[in-house]
Amino acid sequence: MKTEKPLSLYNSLTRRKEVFVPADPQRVTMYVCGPTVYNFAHIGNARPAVVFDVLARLLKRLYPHVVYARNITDIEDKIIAAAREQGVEIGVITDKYADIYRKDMGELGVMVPDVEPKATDSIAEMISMMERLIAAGHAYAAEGHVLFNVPSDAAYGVLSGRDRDDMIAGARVEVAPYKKDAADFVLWKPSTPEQPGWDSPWGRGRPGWHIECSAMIEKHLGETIDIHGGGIDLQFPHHENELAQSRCAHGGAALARFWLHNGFVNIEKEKMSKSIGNVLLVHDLIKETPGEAIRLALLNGHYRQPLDWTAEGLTQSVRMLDRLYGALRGLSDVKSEATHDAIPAAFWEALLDDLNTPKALAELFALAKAANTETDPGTRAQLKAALLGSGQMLGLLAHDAEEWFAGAGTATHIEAEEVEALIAARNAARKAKDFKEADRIRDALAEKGVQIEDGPQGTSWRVAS
RNA sequence: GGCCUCGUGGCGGAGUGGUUACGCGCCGGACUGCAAAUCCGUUUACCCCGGUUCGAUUCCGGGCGAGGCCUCCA
Repeated sequence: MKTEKPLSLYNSLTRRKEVFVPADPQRVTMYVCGPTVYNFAHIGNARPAVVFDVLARLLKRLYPHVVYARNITDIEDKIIAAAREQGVEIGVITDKYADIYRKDMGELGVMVPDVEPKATDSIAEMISMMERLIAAGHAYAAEGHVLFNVPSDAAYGVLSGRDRDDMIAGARVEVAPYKKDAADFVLWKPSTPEQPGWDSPWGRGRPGWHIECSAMIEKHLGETIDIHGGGIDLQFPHHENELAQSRCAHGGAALARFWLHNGFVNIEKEKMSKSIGNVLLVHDLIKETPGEAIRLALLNGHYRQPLDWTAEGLTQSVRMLDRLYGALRGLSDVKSEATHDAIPAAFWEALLDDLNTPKALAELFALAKAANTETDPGTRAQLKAALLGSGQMLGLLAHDAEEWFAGAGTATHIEAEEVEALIAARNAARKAKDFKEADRIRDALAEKGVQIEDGPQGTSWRVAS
């Protein structure tokens, strides 16, 4: 890397940007809250997957050993409801949607995390943690439930910056009678015979939401991890509760040193919600748009800012990729592989500055411009290596340029051989100065959605968009 | 009501106490048989009102506006 700048990240816990130094540079740990698998992932679910994928790529450049865990929540009441509706076991639902999630995120260029723990594989660890919490006086059993006693934790509220009284004043849900304190939350709840459940010291039941992440982090990563990520909507109550449980179970050891939260995705200026009916599923988007363009649209804004998803924005992203791939196509005569050493300092510094992907993209465009004007073969080879290397850090530009322009990832299907034949016929006509015929063929190609580009090295083509 | 974000040019979106962000779009020019791509150039910015300052889009205060969270999962 051509920079001495350290990685700084905005830590939600301290509400400021801090230089990131891992507790153990030989083993950097990151955990991100993954999907609850009862339905297709929407674009809001895709944002953290993409954002933390970029962070994971960066961390892996900086440190020799990074363990990135992203969980699968496969026991939850919505899953139970979906399974009952369809008359199947919850595993049928969760396996199906976990597979779809992996495939859809793969389309967005999201790498598979190093560990992908499932909640149902960690029930024993959850029970162990609850027993420790009870023994330490931070949790109690009541009517088949296990509850975390919020007043027992003086530090509760550090992450979301709210105190217990505020929360109770704002509570809009009736307090269950078995709670010792209105702020207490459920770690374990009883299951009816029809509901899925596991035997526990408190009877047959199932975990509450927050305990799973605490248990999986402890099991796979350790007591204190370097980075915990997720959507801003999870900051409270989910992360606050997770943090409290883990700290209390670990004698005060912090759960995570850095907490990172990505902003929300709105749809055409409106909140995405089922009632508005504007929930955009990744599964549907990738049917008509290259996943790479969706990824770019998500990275075109800073991860902490709210992102307004629009059809026009997605179109712009496709155009941006046209430009980048256009530069790569222009470099098709030079042989270069993605090289991280070739990446300019400004690009690294953008990413190192709290993952400033918009700035990093600007540097990518600077490389594209340089590539379009440079004539020196050695420099062009360097530029190509830099373009591919930078793209790789962002999870972009992994396609072959010709593939991109041939419509990779779009619904359009073009017969390349037919196109080539027509181009040859047109060029013959051009050579004969029969421009009328040449234009007729070009129009015919345009009908098929093919755009012609005459260059010094011959004629190339692309799927028109 | 409490806590917290944000308000940049036609659009998306960085950043900064005084210097071109970048991309998309538009317009003009070069190139081209004509286009497309590419290159060159132009174009429109920092919500409002105070304050600090030699100077604020950038810092502080107030206002207006948009959004998020406020517990057992919508």
